[in-house]
Amino acid sequence: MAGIKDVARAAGVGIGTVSRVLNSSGYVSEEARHKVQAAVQELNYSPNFRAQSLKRQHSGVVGLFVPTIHHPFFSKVAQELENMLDRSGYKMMLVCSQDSVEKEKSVIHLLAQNRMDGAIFITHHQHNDIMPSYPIVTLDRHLGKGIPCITSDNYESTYRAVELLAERGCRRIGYIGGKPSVHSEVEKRVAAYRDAMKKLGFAERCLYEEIRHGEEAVFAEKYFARFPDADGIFASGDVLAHCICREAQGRGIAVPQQLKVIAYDGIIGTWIQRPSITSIRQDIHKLSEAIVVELLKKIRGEPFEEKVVVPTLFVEGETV
Amino acid sequence: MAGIKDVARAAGVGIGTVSRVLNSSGYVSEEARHKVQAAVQELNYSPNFRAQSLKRQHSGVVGLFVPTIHHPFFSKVAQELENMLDRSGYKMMLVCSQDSVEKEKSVIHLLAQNRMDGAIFITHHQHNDIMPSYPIVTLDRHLGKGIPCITSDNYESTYRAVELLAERGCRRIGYIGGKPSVHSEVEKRVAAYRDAMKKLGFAERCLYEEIRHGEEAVFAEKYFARFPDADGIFASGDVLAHCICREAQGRGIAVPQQLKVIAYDGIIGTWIQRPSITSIRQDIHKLSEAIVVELLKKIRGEPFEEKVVVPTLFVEGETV
DNA sequence: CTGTTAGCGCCTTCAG
DNA sequence: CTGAAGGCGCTAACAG
Repeated sequence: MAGIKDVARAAGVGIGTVSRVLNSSGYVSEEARHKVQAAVQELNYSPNFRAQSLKRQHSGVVGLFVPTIHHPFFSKVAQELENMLDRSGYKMMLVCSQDSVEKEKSVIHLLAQNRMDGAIFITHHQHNDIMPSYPIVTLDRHLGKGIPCITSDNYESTYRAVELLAERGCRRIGYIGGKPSVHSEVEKRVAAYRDAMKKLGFAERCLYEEIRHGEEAVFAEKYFARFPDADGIFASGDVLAHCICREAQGRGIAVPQQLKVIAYDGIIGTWIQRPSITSIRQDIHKLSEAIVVELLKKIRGEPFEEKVVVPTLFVEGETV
Repeated sequence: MAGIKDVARAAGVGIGTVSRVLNSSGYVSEEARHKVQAAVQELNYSPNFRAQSLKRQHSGVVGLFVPTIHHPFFSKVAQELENMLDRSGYKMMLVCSQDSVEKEKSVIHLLAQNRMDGAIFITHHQHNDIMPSYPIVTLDRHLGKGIPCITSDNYESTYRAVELLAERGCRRIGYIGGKPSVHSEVEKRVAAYRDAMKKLGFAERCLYEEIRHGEEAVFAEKYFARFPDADGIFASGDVLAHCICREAQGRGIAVPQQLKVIAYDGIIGTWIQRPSITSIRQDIHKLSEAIVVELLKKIRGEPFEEKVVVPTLFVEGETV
């Protein structure tokens, strides 16, 4: 494995010159430049990243912390983020915290050890030991003052979705969603539902409890057991909406004739292309863009936004 | 940010002793050990990973290269791999090559630059510049001699699936699947289909062309346009199977009465928990385990298996 | 058992 | 414009 010294020797110059050519910094004569480039080719040399990062004090790596990557929403976000980061010259380290608090907490060690230059947080737990100075940005979660939070306009979108269900004739409108165990923008969905129901003068049919990824089907069953007469449901997520539709089908409830469903997220539709579940689609492209923009500002020590709200898009499907 | 020197000074010992305590290597007196531990606590010190990895010549990072992470199969694989790697003390760098050959090729640079200790390859393109000595392992893809390939028993499973469709009364059995642009174990699925059809004496109804992720729905439409009379379909992947079912529904074809469907992969079922599509489930846990085991052997320079075949599991659903 | 020393491979002043 | 030298923070070998 060739090092910079080998290149210098082969080119008949000093290592300083080689470094200058490689980083196009400082003054180098045309002749020296060519000799160096030839030697680099010759030896098939590429600079050792470990040494570079020790010297430069940054590694060009950003950590992404998600509860699980095997999920339509998180995997879509990861996909977008990886692309954006790549374009900004960063690599992405993926950590699936799998609801393990310990693994989530490792973000602090990883940052302290300089294994990453910054981190993006999409998690479920509370963290009180995150200092505002850490280069961290979150999606939906409030980790504290000084930690930027990027989110969709949860409240407005949900409010309008509930109104829409009412306009389409629903009177027994329900809400199903997981309750975050940490202060999160997602709470605004249930708040909007409740406000809208109050405004409409309807009785709530709300199932809002902590659940784990993978338990959506059971949760949907539970919903029908508790509120068998719902004629419209707002589901806080694609998977839940999917399970609700399946469960309805199993119970012989026709969608959308007897039961209308609107989902938040609207991501699964991007696989099967013909979106079937009417949904409020989060603009994951814009969300990811904002996340990366604010994170890079934070890493560079520039002023940043504490909160960015991205509009959603209403996608007409076949369940309303 | 405290360094090892600060700790040494605070503990009143030399940096060598600190290093020995931290790495529990060599002999250290109890007294010195305690003093160092106290100083570490005091200064909230953690060793700089960049310096460690320069010195140790490895970074504890493994790259995972997938076409896209927003996909039920790949995201499930990534999930399992991240867990296994974590348990082995490795972090996972995710690269979504998005069908971009350039991004896939970057594996070689990243390896040469020592940004990763090894790589896992799940990709679509041909690569002739991969040396057998590179610490790379693939899922399904043959990259050449010396590069371990982990895969399911594609041939056997597919053969049995086609036989099953025949047993259940299908006579016009079809195959739909993307054609890999690189020599891959996935080719054995279509080979098994063809052999089984020959054995059964049935005419083929096979759509086997290169497709990109995201185009599955269009591909399914194309299938029905070409073979509208199929009464049994083997789909090489969950998303395709899903699209086939939707398309059938749109055309008023009853599943499973008029059309039976079996999918390879069987991963989507793990979200909605009640698996609805009958499928040949790949044992992603075992696949991932084998991948990590062989990769670590390769990284450590130990002897390894060139090929590992993992059995699949038949999952009875509602489409047969 | 312990402190000191010599690099790991590179970047960056600093004289020349 | 260029080469030599110092140091990023840590580990491992060495002499005590």
